[in-house]
Amino acid sequence: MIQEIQNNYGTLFENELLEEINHVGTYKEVPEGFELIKPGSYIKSMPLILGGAVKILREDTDGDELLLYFLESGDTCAMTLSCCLGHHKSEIKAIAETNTKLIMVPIEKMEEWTTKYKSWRNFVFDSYHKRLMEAIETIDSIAFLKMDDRLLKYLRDKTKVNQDHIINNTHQEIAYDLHTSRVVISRLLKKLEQEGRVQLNRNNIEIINVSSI
Amino acid sequence: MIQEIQNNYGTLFENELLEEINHVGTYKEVPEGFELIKPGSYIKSMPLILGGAVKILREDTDGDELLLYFLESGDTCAMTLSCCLGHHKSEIKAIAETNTKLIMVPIEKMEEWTTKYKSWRNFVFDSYHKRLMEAIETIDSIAFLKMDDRLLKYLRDKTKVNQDHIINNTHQEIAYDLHTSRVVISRLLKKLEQEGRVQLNRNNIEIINVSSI
DNA sequence: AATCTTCTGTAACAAATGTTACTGTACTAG
DNA sequence: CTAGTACAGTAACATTTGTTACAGAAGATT
Repeated sequence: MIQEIQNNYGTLFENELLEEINHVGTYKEVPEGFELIKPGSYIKSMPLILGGAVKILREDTDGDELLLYFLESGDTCAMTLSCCLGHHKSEIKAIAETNTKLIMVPIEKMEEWTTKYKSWRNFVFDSYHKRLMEAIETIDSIAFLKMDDRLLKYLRDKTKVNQDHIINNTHQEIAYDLHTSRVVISRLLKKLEQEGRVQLNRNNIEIINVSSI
Repeated sequence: MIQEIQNNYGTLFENELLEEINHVGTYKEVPEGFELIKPGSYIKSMPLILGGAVKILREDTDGDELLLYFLESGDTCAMTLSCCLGHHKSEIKAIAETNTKLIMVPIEKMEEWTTKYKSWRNFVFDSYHKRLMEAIETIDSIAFLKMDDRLLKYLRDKTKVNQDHIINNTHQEIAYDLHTSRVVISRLLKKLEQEGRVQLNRNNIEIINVSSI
């Protein structure tokens, strides 16, 4: 048994299911920036995240994109779930945010486990709930917050999933995630620096205090 | 057996489940504007919609609100689902968009049916998928569209769920749903009228052509 | 009819965000 | 070292959206 399965899913699933996951799943390590899911592609296996983080993005027809949310250890991708179960195409893009360890489970097992294991059913329901809540939280941000607060929230989320107070991104990359322009991000970051909340360097941002209020 | 159950869910569920729904559910008719779910409340039964339409709104702490999506016949509320299964509080508000017929099913049955009926499980998964997709579509609108296109989309959705090319709302009501100000809506509607796409009257808007492109 | 309320139209302005253009600086490759 | 490239800072401006204020029309109330 891969130790990470036990660590991340041990309290969630019964041993029998853990063994099955270990048996039928394929262990995989992907580097930061790796594209796990392309929009429009069909999905043949679903990822259970064992370590690292994955960012889920929405892309519109013009190629503009927007960060939806991050997945972390113990999470799975609800879009993948519903794509698997409903045999739809992917509507999102998934990129490894850090080096990420995951185990890929073939979709045939999904329905089987749904019937067989109550803990799996609850996991699937819970994943849907979490993702729906995160999508709604994203809606809150875009609808109710101005760009300065959205940026603060982004920096908070980013430090959390990366577990690092240094954010290694260019202003342009942040602008893509928040679907705005580089100049806007530079402007707002400069303001945050003047307020003593961040320290700006080339290719990275040192977080000092990005709490709200 | 209530005929509407058969009509709306007959192809989805086996007879045994239809009978159970008929037996344990409470039939209910609510008028337009009726508040079905308050944010922050606990939910003790889940609604299956038999006729009419329900609008689902998100409210922020200041009482500002935003339309998430509409539910129609054959739909159920995914938030209710996950609130029931996870015993969380409601995070949304549901208002009858038109006179609406629904059947309320006590939450105890939910888990039971999830184990017992494959068709019910699939219905629940499918509901989650649909709602997640609608939430993401809402994100698309807010993130990628300007207010004029969001208004067009709103008018389209509204004519669809109401099955009527007359929209009986004030500009202020539309402004609430789109989380903007009345003046902005009046301004954009006037522009649409000048383009010959709508006809503005007091308390109602006659839709002539609100297709995009 | 006179009054009051609600709804809409419009102007003038403010604020937030997006765009373009140009700078200098840091790093990279040859 | 030199040239090229990516990144960040900044100004000037355009556009979109939000705000305030007020006027007139439609409808409701007395």
